[in-house]
Amino acid sequence: MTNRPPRPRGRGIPDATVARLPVYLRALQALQDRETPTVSSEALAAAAGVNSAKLRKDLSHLGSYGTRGVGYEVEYLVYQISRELGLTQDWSVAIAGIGNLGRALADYGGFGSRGFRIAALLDADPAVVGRTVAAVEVGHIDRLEEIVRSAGVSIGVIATPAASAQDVALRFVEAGVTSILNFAPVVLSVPEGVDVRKVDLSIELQILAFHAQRRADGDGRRPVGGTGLEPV
Amino acid sequence: MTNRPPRPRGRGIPDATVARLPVYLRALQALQDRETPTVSSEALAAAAGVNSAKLRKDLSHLGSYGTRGVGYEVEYLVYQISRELGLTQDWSVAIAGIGNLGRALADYGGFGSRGFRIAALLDADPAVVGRTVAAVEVGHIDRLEEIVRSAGVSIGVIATPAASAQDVALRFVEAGVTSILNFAPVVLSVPEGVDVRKVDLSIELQILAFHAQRRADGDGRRPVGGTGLEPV
DNA sequence: ACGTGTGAACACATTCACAGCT
DNA sequence: AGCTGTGAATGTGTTCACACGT
Repeated sequence: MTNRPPRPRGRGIPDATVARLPVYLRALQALQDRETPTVSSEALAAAAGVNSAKLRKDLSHLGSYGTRGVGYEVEYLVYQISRELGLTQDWSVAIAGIGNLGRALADYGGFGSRGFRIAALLDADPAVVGRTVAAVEVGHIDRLEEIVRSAGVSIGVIATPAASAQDVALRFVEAGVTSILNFAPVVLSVPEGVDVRKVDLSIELQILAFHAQRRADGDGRRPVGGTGLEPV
Repeated sequence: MTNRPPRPRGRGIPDATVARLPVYLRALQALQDRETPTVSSEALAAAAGVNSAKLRKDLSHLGSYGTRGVGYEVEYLVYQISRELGLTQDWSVAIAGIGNLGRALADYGGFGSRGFRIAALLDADPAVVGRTVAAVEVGHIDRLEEIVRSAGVSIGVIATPAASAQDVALRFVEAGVTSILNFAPVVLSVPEGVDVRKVDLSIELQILAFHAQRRADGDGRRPVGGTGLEPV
């Protein structure tokens, strides 16, 4: 009773597919750089680390963009996936919290090969405000609403300490932001209609620890030798 | 044909559940700090941002740790989840790539409230090697195997540029690491039996962009006003 | 009376296997 | 002959709703 109602999946692309499209896109762009004109589902799937049936099913949700007996035209598929993901338009991003993490995000130029523009950086620390990071001047977080509005920000990234994250989230929403990427280790509460994604280092480590423990104990299985290299 | 065979789920905890246990754990630790002795599935679920049926089903996979009519004893549940996740033992972590991101990870002391220890930091840049970050001296990546082995590292974190990530991954594996957390935007190939998890900023942004675009165009739905605050 | 634990129903995702197009 | 696109089968995850223990 605490989360969003089951969205009626009206002719939409499955979430699991959406989550993989960026991976396919990146693999395709690598092929593009090597001037490969076409690619089979088998080859593209290998590059993306999935199996080919899944890849074909995923792509089939976008339309019928392959040619039987041949494969997919790389350039065309790049365009179709980009369009589907909304990367043919530009998205303005604001990052709140310019510590090491915020700086890493700001400097990470390869924002999925364009589509995203850093429009604002925000911090509360007077020692950081006024500095220039990745060619953008850091503004004071007190002016968040004003800065976010005037820069037309549509995606807010939260890289602040946990204690400030909820507050910053609500202020982003207040300023009209409806997409939030949260790196702070807290569960954010936001109004309906706001999309929040979470990235959490310590959760990932804990999941790894669980599997590592599994491998080590219990059923007597030891890490198997491994015959070759397999994408994961 | 390119990925791991379907693991026979022999009396194991579902992956989806494992991924949520750390969230429950964090919520429980917050309750512990406030000295709350017991909690209902309803209340804990709200704090974790899931619904209560899911929470109960998740916890039921660990055992029968609640009391009907009452709820769960916070302390006891913290212990059980910690044990299940393997956090009652210590895990040594090595971080390769001490740029802004690597530094952010190293400085992020709150590694899920203990359980993880930074045992080694590695970089290729002579300007960084020898420096001390988070009380650990940065070693040269050329000595990875040696350092990783002698420090007994069991989890490797890759925060290098994309170009070096695959190489570093194989050297981690070579040195006996079987759990890898990858922040570089590449699909890693590793031998069977090695567990890789990926965290990818630009993929998250692209997923947000997809949903933002959905909201904006097509079916005419505009971002709804939102009646109240709902965890996400 | 209350809240957990769970079977049954449902929803979503993956994989198989092959018909159909080039 | 080769490879896509997709129904059907299977596997996984979520939600419902209520029996059961305290």
